[in-house]
Amino acid sequence: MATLSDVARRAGVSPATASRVINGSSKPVTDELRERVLAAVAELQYVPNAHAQLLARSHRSAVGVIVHDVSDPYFAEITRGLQRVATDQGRLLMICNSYRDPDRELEYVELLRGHQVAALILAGSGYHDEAFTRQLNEKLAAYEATGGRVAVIGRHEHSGDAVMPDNRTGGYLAGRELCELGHRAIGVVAGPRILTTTTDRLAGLRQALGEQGRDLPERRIRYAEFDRDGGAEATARLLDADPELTAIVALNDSMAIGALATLRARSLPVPQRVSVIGFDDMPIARDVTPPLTTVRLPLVDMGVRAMSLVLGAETLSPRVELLPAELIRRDTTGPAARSPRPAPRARRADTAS
Amino acid sequence: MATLSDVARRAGVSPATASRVINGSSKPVTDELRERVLAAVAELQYVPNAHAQLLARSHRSAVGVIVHDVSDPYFAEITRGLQRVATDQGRLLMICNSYRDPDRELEYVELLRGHQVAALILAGSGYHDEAFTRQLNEKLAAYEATGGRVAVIGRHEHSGDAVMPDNRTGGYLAGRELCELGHRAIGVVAGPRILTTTTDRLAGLRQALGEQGRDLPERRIRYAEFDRDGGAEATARLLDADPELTAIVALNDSMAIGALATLRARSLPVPQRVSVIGFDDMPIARDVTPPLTTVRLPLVDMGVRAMSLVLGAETLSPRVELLPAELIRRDTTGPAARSPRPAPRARRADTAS
DNA sequence: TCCCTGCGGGAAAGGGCTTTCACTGCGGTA
DNA sequence: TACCGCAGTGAAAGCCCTTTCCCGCAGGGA
Repeated sequence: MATLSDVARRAGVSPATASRVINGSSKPVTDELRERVLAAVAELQYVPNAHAQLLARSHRSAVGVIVHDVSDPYFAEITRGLQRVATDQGRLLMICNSYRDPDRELEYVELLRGHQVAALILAGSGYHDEAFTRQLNEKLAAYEATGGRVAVIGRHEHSGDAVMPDNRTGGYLAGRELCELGHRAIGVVAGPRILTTTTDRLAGLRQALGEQGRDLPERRIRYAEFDRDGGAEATARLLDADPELTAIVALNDSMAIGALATLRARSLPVPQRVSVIGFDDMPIARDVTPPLTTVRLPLVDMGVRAMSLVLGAETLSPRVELLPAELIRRDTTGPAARSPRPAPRARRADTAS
Repeated sequence: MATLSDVARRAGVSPATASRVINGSSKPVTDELRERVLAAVAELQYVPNAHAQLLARSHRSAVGVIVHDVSDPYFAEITRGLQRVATDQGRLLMICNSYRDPDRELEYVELLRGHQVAALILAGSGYHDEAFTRQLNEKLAAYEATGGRVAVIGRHEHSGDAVMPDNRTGGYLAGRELCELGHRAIGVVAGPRILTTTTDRLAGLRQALGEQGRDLPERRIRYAEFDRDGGAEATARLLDADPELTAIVALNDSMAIGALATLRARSLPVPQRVSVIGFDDMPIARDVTPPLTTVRLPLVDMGVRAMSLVLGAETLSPRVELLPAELIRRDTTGPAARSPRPAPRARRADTAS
């Protein structure tokens, strides 16, 4: 690889001058030298060594991002928001996938710190895991102590800046909607129980049912991976245990799509026999059949705000922005098929008639 | 940020010794010193400056990847394959989105070269653009001249190692299937015509029709963005121009989903009235309704192979791996509603009866 | 004419790390 | 006893840039 000295030598100037030309320094350089340098750069196909540059200027510019998985639409949307602001400010993003592995998250914090990022953004649910949370906070604190900025999206652990989708209210909206449609036998297809996102959404759901004087028994909840296959499998288990279910809440849209697949496989019409409601409103939600009723989160906006927090002026007190959830009614929800209000024996009578 | 010298000072050793302990060098260090160093590292929360390290060891390790858009499932799958091999070998991946902007692709080649990546992988269709192709090849050649390895996925331009999905045969399979089902009026929802992927797939389709003694007139093709909305819009234009269409080939699955949306909006039942066939077989294809008939490409495998090529031993002659396309029959295709073989007037008689 | 100013350019000092090389003791061989 | 070799450590030379500092020189004011 050609180096700056190579360029300088070829152009017959000092490395200092070559550097000034290449970086458009404010120091003036005569046109003649400038051209000689530029010519040398072109001939040698010179590209500055980024590491040497970053070492020489102690200018931290890049921003580190840790998400669970960029190819998951939830994070793809958030990342789009992050990217937008970063690009506007000429910042490079380093994106890392933790695949929901806490240890990998810890490793990536170190890695990004080592890469001298100006800021760090952690997106995605936190974990119910004391030890991990403490460790993570220590690392983040150490990073912040050296002037790094940190913001989290959708997780509580961190004591600094945060962008929080209102998961609880989202869960509440889903629950209330189903209650108003007359559903009693509601099953929940949930993500891993170790994730705070799962428990937050469940809490909202519980609250909605509670207001109707009902509870959400554990047997009506199945925990699985937060993806399509997890949703399909959890729905199957739910249905096996309780075939009378008239509604299913999936704690994210991927799982909802899995639920829809299982229902289709079992020939249970949606929404006539079973209603389904998702969470997140990812783009594909409009395109499944029937189009998915879901709780919308302003994903792109979450990314925009987190990046703005982290690149904006530092404030004394940490800022927490709570972004609202919104129910999007589409076609996977409808009135409960038949009210299971009458006690089970009554229903048996029904069936007999 | 604490530096290595800080650690060394605190541990009462030289930076050299500290470095040896931290990197597990082969040079032996007494246990006592080792422990002192480790303790200092922990106390100072020391993380090595990655740029300084990369500068000091001339060891190139990271691999650069340029894709059109990681959040597009097509590239998400390929990336998964790339990632798998890279992780196995302890390599870091730097992933850049070009968003199908040739200039940005050029820039990223430079950027990644500047970051001293050991290899470069370009995934995604090439462009019908002589000037760009030449420029890109120059840059890649310059990079290879300094010991860099390059592989491309799904593009012809580059003269070196390549992994090529068999787009042409894929198009052929789609065309033949539709012919065998008796379709005559076939419309094509195509990606941007500047992309070689678009023209390759079209060429295969043409060949299949050609074998039936038919051609594919331009008026039966609509070019649009390679995404859901592009597909929806192109389908609408196609249908407006030619309401008699009995089949639509979408040149990727995202566009097919858009096509399905438009057909649903117009109450044209799939596949009874119109058959639809997609391309790529991305995961969501099974979950739309009806499940999408499509041409499968081994996306993950493409990633695996490209990364293996680039990290494996260098060979004299460039290797090109052609990966097969396969037709996956699902439920969006069926026999043509009524054979348009009889001339239009005959059909009008039909309708009258 | 002399001095000061300011412009254009180069020398050199880092930036944080790895690694070679040289040095000090030590046990072991002739 | 004299010497060789080696384990364990530190000094210092890079890696490739950026940027400060300084120098020479030409032009303008006194």
